Amino acid sequence: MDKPNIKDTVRQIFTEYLTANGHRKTPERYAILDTIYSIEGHFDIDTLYSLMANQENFRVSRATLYNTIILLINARLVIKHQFGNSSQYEKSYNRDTHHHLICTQCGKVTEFQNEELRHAIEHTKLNRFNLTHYSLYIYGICSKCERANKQKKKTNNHKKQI
Amino acid sequence: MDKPNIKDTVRQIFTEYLTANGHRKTPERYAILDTIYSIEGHFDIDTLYSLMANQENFRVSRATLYNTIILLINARLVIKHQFGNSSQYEKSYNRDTHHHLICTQCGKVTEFQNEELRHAIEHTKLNRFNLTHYSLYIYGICSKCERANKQKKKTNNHKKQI
DNA sequence: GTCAGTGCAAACTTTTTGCAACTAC
DNA sequence: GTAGTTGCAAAAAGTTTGCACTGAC
Repeated sequence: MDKPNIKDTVRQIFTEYLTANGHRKTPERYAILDTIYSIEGHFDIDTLYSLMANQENFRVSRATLYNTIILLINARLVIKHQFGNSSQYEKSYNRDTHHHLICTQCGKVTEFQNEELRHAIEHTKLNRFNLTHYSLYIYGICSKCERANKQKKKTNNHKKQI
Repeated sequence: MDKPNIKDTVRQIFTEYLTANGHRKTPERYAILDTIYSIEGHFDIDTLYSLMANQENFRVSRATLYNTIILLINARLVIKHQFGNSSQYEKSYNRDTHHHLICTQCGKVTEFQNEELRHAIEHTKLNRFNLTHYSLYIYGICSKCERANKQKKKTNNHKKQI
């Protein structure tokens, strides 16, 4: 399940980042990094907090999570997204670039990959702007909701739904 | 400055939407729509609230702004973005599709257009997903910050900045 | 030993909700 | 007349901040 070599690599990258920027190498920071790199897909601060609270050895405060995640973003090890109400994060090292489909009805987020699209975006000529990364969010109706809607329309023709 | 025909058109679209969904056509709703369509670029709820508070004739509550803006999004007259802390909105009728450059340092958001990119995204084949709209956020360092950073590095080599 | 980093709780900001008053229909 | 809307204020949710204590250096 785990890929220990990736965890080691990101620890090393993080160490280099911390050293280069004069930050301390605290056990909390590494515990957070490790936990994040065990999560598949997106997570928010609260989920991360619960995950770490359950580990007996490392309970960290939310304040530390917020602080550390900023460092991880700057170290390019984590990406921040903002769909829905709370900010969502995901690990970014060694992940293939991917895009997001977001259902405007049920809120479900799906990832997909598309090399042509990635290439088109990354090679867009930008005036006076130094691209580091990007997020593409495609909104629409997922197949499940589409089907549900058709069902509803058959029986009931005038109810709204937001 | 204003294009009255656009405001009329969106009022009509909104009216149709309200009728179709059994919502009431309140003066507040039209006042909000009008105000939004006088704003160039992005705005957040607070800005909109202040704008409308200054108009003597139509002061609406924040709750109504939140309610109405959901209707406008559903009516496809407004788009919601989530950069920075608070949600940002913008009118969407009759606007050219555009993409966003976001400076990760100063937070400045710039729009740009690129037909090839638009075409590539809109014509991506999506499995079981019915695209309605999308947002592309490109992150990086704007030229102003880039220059500022170079200046700083010359004098001071070890300060962090988040 | 020092000061960055941590935990905790309080503060703050943004958004949602409950309820009485209002008004579009 | 009645039910959808509004405004207000309270509450909730997410994030930031202040401060005393701790531990990495």
